Amino acid sequence: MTPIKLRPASYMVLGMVNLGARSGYAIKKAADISTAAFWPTSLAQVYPELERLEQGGLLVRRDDPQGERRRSSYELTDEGRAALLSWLRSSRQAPTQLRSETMLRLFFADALPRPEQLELVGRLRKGADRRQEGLHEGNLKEAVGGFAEDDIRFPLLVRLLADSLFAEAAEWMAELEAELGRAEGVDRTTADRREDAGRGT
Amino acid sequence: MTPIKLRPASYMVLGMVNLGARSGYAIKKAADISTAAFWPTSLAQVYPELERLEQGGLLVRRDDPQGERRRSSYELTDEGRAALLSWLRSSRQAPTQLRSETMLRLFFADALPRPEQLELVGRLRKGADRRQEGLHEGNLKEAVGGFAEDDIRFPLLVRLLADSLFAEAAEWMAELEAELGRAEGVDRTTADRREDAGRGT
DNA sequence: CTTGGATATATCGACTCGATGCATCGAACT
DNA sequence: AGTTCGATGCATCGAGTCGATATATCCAAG
Repeated sequence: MTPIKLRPASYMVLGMVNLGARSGYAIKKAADISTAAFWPTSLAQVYPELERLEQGGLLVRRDDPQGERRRSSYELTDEGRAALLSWLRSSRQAPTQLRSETMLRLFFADALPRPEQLELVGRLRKGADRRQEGLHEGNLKEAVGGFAEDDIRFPLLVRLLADSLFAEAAEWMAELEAELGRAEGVDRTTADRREDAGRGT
Repeated sequence: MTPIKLRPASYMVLGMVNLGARSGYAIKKAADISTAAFWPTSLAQVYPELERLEQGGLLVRRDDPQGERRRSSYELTDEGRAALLSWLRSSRQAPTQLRSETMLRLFFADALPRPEQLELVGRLRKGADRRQEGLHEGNLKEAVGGFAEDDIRFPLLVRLLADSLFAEAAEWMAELEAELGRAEGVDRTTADRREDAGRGT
């Protein structure tokens, strides 16, 4: 019952337990196929967090061994549920952050000679396309157990949002590639003209 | 000249030095107004990284005090430039990662009663709009010193990409808000009809 | 002539991640 | 029946990262 500080990771654990994930392992598994794209999680976070939340009285733990293998099964307390709702209702706006080596490379692309810039953009675009394909793996319903269809509208919606963001990035890259290709063509023509200038025509 | 392992953060430093940022402070400042949105950087990274890169022979340091205040001024060696180019030319694709408490909240929004879901989406949308406005501060050219306009095409392009991603997110949220609003209306109508069913018409 | 913000470097504690270790379970294969 | 292999389940280490802060000088504004 010690009062504890709740971080976003705490709410992710509370939320997953609320969705029906009982064990630390199940939480991590559910996160990997659902929130990983916008909220990565590691086991080294989940287990200590579960302990903290139990100490804070937001979760109750009970032993739930599978045969010889011990297992802890967690459920929300009333306080836990209240904390989750309070977080959802709060108006705080933590800044969304991105970490993209792809964009970093693009940012410094001026260091390359022009023709290679085009190649780089092409490679990055292909990567963006491939990312999108890999996005639709796993099924949250199977991972966290049965609940009414109506109660998981938002996970599906958020997946659509993530999709549309990656799609936007891929599309943007494709447009850039096309534009640079055209510009290169123009440049080459200009260069040709310059070369030609000496010899007439 | 000890061979060192180069991480993405190393290339970010090399790239910034290449663009003309001489001191650690200048690198951090340039990063804050340019790469921060997709590659956040802290001073606690920059200074050790500069030392590492100098030890590896990719940078040369010289004392460049301003009056009484000491300052280190860095420049790329040939190896440094080669390493930067080699990174840009490489085909490796480090996965882009996102960390968004906003999307996490949206993901768990089913825990709220329906009317409050709509409120949450509204709050998050307003946050997305505000984020976009704050994106255009600072001027890279002033931060890293003079160079030809043609040599900084990509920083501007990447800013456009970041803009379009945030815009896409904001637009998506706005659409969702509108749709949920309509659905709420429809649900109420449906409920009314059900209530009406018993009393004929 | 003092106050405060920018320049410049450095470091601490707290937090986080990927990797790995350990152990059990169950299904599939031999 | 025995074996292998991947999934389940928990735990921890080292390496890396971040925000905050400390120190000190510079300069412009008041």
